[in-house]
Amino acid sequence: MPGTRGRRADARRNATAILDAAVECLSRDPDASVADIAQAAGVGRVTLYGHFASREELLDAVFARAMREADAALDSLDLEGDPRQAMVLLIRSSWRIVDRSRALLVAAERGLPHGRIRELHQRPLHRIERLIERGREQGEFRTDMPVAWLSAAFYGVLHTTADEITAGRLDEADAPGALTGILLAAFTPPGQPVPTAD
Amino acid sequence: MPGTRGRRADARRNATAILDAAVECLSRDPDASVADIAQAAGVGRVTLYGHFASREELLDAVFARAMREADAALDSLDLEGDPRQAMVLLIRSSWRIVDRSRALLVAAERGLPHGRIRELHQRPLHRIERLIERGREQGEFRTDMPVAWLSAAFYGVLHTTADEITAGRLDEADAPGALTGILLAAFTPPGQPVPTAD
DNA sequence: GGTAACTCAAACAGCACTGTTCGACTAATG
DNA sequence: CATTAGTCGAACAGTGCTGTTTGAGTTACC
Repeated sequence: MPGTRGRRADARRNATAILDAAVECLSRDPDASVADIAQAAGVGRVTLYGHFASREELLDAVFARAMREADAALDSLDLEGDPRQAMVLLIRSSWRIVDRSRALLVAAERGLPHGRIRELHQRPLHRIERLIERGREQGEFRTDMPVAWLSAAFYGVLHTTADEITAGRLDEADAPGALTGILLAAFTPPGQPVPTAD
Repeated sequence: MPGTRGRRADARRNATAILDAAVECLSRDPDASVADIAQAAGVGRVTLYGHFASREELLDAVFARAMREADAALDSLDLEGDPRQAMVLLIRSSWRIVDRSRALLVAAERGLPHGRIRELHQRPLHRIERLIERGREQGEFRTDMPVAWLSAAFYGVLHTTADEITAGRLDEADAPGALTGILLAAFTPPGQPVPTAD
């Protein structure tokens, strides 16, 4: 029943209501039960199972949708200019998204095979990889370590920062500046001066 | 019964056997049951409950011991020289420890309140904070962002890197060089050149 | 060698959850 | 307005844990 094709209007409405409720519940408690989610969606548990065959399938759908939305938001960015400028742009948009859906990621990590999570991260990861490669060709980013790892580190810092904000140890307002500062420095080739904030 | 004081030799032996088995089981499966752990320790489940009142208490003991050992290992380092050199030293020792006990952290995150995990991280965190502060005073590290967040980012990158190694996407041999390169760059004050590897 | 500390298997109670089945009911659709 | 897709609550079966009890058996220790 997952296809949006030719289904009744209320069914489609319920399906998205369930996804929305799942986001809310799982963000509050990564171990939220199917019953919790169904109730929050204003729907019977049986109905939920009519839409998603298992808890795992629901989790997958929730997380996949979140990643799809995130990727779509990033897609509207123009990252073709100066690589450093582009990275600032990417950070400014990304950190908020990561921050908002951080709790969801925790839920996904508990209930989804880690390979699947990796798979769903593929597109955003690929985006930063391309940017890094372009920056390297122009001599603006360092070339002495693997691109894949640099990308991982990029998102690692983003996630860590989101955690710090959630924990109340970092002010939201300081996040973008701190992130761009540290990440631009991290990517600067050895010998070149660390860029100053402007 | 957790006190090591005046207990019978076999009791103490069993207690550590349980902790050792727990490390092994939880590293393999973060959701390993108490029964699994008892069996791996060659001990009845009842005996385990004689030593640790609940699964959570066991988890706490396991994780606390791991952190205590990690901190002790770091304690033997001389971090009083040049801050940059000291950081290289700290990274070289830390990344392996983080890499080895990464799986354990996952288990802890599922079964322990996150405040407790934070608490048990306090000492290593404090160590890097002190180092950063000292490097700042000497003008070698950047002063334009909060120390607490810089420390968090430091460990964030370490953890991310450990994940990449576990996933087989980064060669162990490349880790120390990559880590020191990126972290030294990240901490370099704006305007100063990024240090070259030597 | 006696005693107290410790261990053990088996069995039990309890819980919380997942996923299914039923039959009755309700509302979108054409 | 009839048909069919969808919904609902209640109840059930099944699972896999956690934590406890019991009573008999070992083993360290003085």
